[in-house]
Amino acid sequence: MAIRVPKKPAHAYQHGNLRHALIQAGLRLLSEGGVANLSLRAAAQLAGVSHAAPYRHFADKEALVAAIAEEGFALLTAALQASTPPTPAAFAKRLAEMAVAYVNFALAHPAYLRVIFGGVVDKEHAPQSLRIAGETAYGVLRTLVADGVAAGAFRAGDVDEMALSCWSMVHGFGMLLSDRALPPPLCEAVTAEAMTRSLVKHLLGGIESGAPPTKS
Amino acid sequence: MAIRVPKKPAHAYQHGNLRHALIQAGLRLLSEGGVANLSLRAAAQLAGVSHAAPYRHFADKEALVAAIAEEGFALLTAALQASTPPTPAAFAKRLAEMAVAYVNFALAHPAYLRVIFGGVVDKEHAPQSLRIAGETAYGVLRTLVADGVAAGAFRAGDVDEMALSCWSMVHGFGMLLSDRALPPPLCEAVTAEAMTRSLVKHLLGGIESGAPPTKS
DNA sequence: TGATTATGTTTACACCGTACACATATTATG
DNA sequence: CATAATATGTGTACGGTGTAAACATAATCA
Repeated sequence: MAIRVPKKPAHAYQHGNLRHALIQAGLRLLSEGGVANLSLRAAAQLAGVSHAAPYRHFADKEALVAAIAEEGFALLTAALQASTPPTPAAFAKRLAEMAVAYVNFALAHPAYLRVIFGGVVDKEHAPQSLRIAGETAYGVLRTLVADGVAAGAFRAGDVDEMALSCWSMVHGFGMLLSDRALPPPLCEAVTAEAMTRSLVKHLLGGIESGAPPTKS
Repeated sequence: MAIRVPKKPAHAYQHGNLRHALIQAGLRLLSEGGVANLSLRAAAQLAGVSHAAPYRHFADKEALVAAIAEEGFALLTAALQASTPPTPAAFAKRLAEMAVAYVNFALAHPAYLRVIFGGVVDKEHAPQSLRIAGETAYGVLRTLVADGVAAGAFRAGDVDEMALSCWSMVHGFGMLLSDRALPPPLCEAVTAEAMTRSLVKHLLGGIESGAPPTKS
């Protein structure tokens, strides 16, 4: 099949969507050897083209990285969205599940995390699509928090402040985990999921004395 | 002076502590052009030596980066320690001040942050001194939390869980800030310090409905 | 003083990002 | 259909990078 598809701009005419092949190759390099292992030339070789071919699809290396990061954001968004069980549960539980999903994503795809948040791509000068992808991922959490506030499950207040509290905490924990930068008493004392639930519990109930005891 | 100091092992005999000069040069490169701008050869040139000279002091590039990261940890530790005012204040306030100090450090020294937490150095196989430096920085916060728990200011519970909650949140916020990865409604709506205080307030008082209203 | 060690230089190699000129396949246009 | 324009890929080239090996020299030690 597909012998006669000259009208499809999605996969180009010679190689057959080299752009996508380069993103895939970049991902593989990234997963295998970390950020240091990602190079345009190696990606080109994996895709079976010359080392200069990528420049027909990406302005420079950073553009490739940005494309990979964008894909990573999409995956993260999907993971966060899938975390909410079909039967709508209590908001506190939904928040915990979403946090676990974030941390699990960080552990399952450390290469994506590095590319997205590792400072490889200059988010200020990056293509707008990447920024939008990031905002979309954040929007999933923000919506949950906003709904929780509207439903009275979360305290009234600035939604973005609350959402950012949760985002920062889970993001920080995920980064520390994927960097293996956790201080030793926490390294493997418990599973990442259990620790994530503890963190969320502390954020929900507060750590200051006088706050009501956490339920579960 | 210092014509006759053949007994000091701290600064070597030919160049005069090239190791330190290389760290300084690396820092400058890092501050000026980000991680991508840091190279052994450029550092050697800044130090006025040949491009192979660094290998007498660092096994490879990662060793230089690790040394820089270690210095960064020391600076961070000092900043955190200095955040506690000489007159011991309430634990909640001290925690907030420490969080602000962390975020200010992230904003003032983004290059250090990148090197320490940006995945440039493989913390698993890094020299032990780097790990100790990291644990020392974390220990400053942990001590504060432990003291707060002992004094009854913070809720009784696992100290490390609580400390990690705060560390993760502040670390995540600092990383997002220094990456300029904050979602747009938060980008510059308020100052980083004000937002940091809000985050800490949420962690202290909890965001779940039913928690007591935050005091301030 | 002579040997050893610490430190730095030179040379060399493979790899990298990227620019440029060129070739070719597709598409558009007369 | 013929041909021009465009999209895509190749080859070559240049400077920069990490790092290894051989060599040179300065400091220290026996």
